[in-house]
Amino acid sequence: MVINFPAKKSRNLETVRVKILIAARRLFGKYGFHGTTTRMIAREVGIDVSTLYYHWGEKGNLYEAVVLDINDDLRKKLIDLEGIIHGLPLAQRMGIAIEAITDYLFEHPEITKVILSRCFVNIRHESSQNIRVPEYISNIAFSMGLSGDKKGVSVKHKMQVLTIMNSIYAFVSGEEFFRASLGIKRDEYIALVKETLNFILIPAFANSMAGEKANF
Amino acid sequence: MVINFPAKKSRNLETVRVKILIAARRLFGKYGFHGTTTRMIAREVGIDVSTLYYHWGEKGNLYEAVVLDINDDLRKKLIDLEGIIHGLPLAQRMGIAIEAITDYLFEHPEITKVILSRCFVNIRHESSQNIRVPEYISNIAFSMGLSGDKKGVSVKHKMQVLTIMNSIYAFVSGEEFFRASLGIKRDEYIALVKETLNFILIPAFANSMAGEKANF
DNA sequence: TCTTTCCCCCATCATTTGTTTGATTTTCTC
DNA sequence: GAGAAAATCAAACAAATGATGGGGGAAAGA
Repeated sequence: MVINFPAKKSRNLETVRVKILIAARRLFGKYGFHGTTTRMIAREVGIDVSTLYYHWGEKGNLYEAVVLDINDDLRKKLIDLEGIIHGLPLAQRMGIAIEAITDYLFEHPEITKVILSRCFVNIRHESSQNIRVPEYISNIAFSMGLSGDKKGVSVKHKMQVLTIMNSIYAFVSGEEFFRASLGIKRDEYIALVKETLNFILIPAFANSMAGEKANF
Repeated sequence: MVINFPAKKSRNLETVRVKILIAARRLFGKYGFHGTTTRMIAREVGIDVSTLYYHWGEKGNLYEAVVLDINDDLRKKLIDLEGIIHGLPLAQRMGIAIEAITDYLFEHPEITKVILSRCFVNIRHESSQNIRVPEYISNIAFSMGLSGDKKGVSVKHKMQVLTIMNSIYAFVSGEEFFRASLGIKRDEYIALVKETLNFILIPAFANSMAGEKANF
């Protein structure tokens, strides 16, 4: 729980620190927190393990940094997306959003892997797990038009967004596993994921305006 | 990779061996493979760690046993379920199945946790990961009436079943995380999960017979 | 140029972790 | 109850792992 990392240099000489962060993201995503050793990360970057500690301190520190970094990336991506789908009808908005988010996450599968392993797998010596669904869940609900109020998104709508996001996360994180099982190639798989998500997720919201209250 | 475990005693004196399996299931589910140590498991059972090795050999062996055991439980449960929903119309079948599976898994969250952590998180020294989606995915597709043929279930339908199962798994495995974020109690959460799953999953299949071909 | 700061590595340490060995106790069989 | 078999534990080991301290070199500031 030490909090002493060197000040940013603001040059591109920051590279080592960032390289560590990137390698850590990939490895924590692939093997989980306990499955990743500081030496593995250091080896991937090509530095000594003590250099890693110099830059980031405790392993848990680095892990937290990875999580924050990922949430940040995702938040930015979603803001971009919001600009694109703004104003479109709900079903169309959903379709575009699913397509865009899916593409993005398939390009950066470490993101979903870290998120899921953080949500589902506990860490020993349970630290101050700042457990919380990132605020962007509410933002998504708002962007999608499920909720008219950005702050006061109802639990019900948050759950709906979670369902959508979880479905995408699962297919991205489980790509290796599912593809090996189904025996298909990457692009086939990605196309199939989109197709399936559209088939399953869209209809529920398609007639949302009319059916919302009737459905519950 | 040693394969010498003692023969079954067929008495209820098998308890220690089984106790280990149960504790291992819980802990592997909670902390993942690398996050769980053999000593943690032994301590939970109240035995020495060497006794654990006497009964199960390598840690990876025990883990594989847990996975097999879980798949077996799930398979049995799904066979039960099939008897109940057989012959009902599709949407109704889906509704009952979701309700039943959700209830069952919320009672045994270690099941989903182990499955997800196995699908999504790699293990170092990647052993002979007999990667495969268990055959029950096809069985579910058949029971649901998505496919008329138990053996030759299409990839598309398998994907649909995976979507459903993944959604349930995610909400069960992520209960602690999501509930803490949403600030609701367990029974509220479970009810909300069912409600949301029904809202999102059912409509896609509701008019499936008519819309199947038109949708793609 | 001299000094200070920053960055990095070598060597090392204390624990933890997977696993085994050998002795001891418990249970079963006759 | 004697002897065989099975189950358990205490102790130990090697390797892996999280973490640190000191030294050396490059760069920056004086």
